[in-house]
Amino acid sequence: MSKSLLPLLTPASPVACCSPLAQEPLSVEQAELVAPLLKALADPVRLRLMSLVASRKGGEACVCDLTDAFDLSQPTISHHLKVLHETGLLDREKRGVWVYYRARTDALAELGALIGQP
Amino acid sequence: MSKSLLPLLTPASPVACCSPLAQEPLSVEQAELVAPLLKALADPVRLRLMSLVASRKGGEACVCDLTDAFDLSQPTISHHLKVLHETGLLDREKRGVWVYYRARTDALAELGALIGQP
DNA sequence: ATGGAACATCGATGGCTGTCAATATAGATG
DNA sequence: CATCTATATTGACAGCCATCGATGTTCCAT
Repeated sequence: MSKSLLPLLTPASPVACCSPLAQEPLSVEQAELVAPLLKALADPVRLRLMSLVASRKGGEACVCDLTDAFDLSQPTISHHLKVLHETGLLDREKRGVWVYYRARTDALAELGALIGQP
Repeated sequence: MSKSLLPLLTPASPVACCSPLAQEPLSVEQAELVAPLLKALADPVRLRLMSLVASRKGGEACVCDLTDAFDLSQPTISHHLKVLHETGLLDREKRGVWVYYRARTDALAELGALIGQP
């Protein structure tokens, strides 16, 4: 399996060719490292938030762009964004009054590759 | 995005070439369909269970093979296997006294592709 | 400075979930 | 039938989590 695991991608990681999940049993440490990332994504609102940010032209979106897409309070959206940010799936940058979030596509790619690739 | 989504894979689905997550915003329905699958995987024990089964030679394992790998009670392992089975990530087959679980690699592949592919 | 706008934090609450011990079921074996 | 073995189900409990309203913080404009 790739040694890096999302938080710190190695520049040229010796990526395995097939789903690491099926290649060899995941170690306890690996499982406890990956599970929180999946848990962060395992919510319909956060999934849509990630997708909204990632699919945005320019790859980033401010909170005001996101809040309108949901029938939820602003604190709730802020909470979900915090979860995604703290797990390393979203980058955050403050510009003036606005806060812009950017998807960590590298992290998503690594996660996706770990789950399964064709 | 692929129209099928795990439960019923279309034989020749017109798979999108790049991470659907970043391609266009996930719909509410899609998000609510995918999130439970991620939630099922978003637990260290279940992640290891999936990996143990998937990496097994022959692609299947009986419960007795799995229980030993954890410091958990048999009902707890049984519970986790049930969760994975009910979400469609594990197939189940009873043979005599033993129950064999088999990983749905097609489902894993679709999930992985949706999260992100290189 | 004063006010307002964008976003975050706090505290509370109802619901979900991982775990266990106890018990049930079902198949094999004597 | 009686018993043992493999697995599932049940009921209970503690801890986590999504959500909200209220409030705080930071920055811009007037």
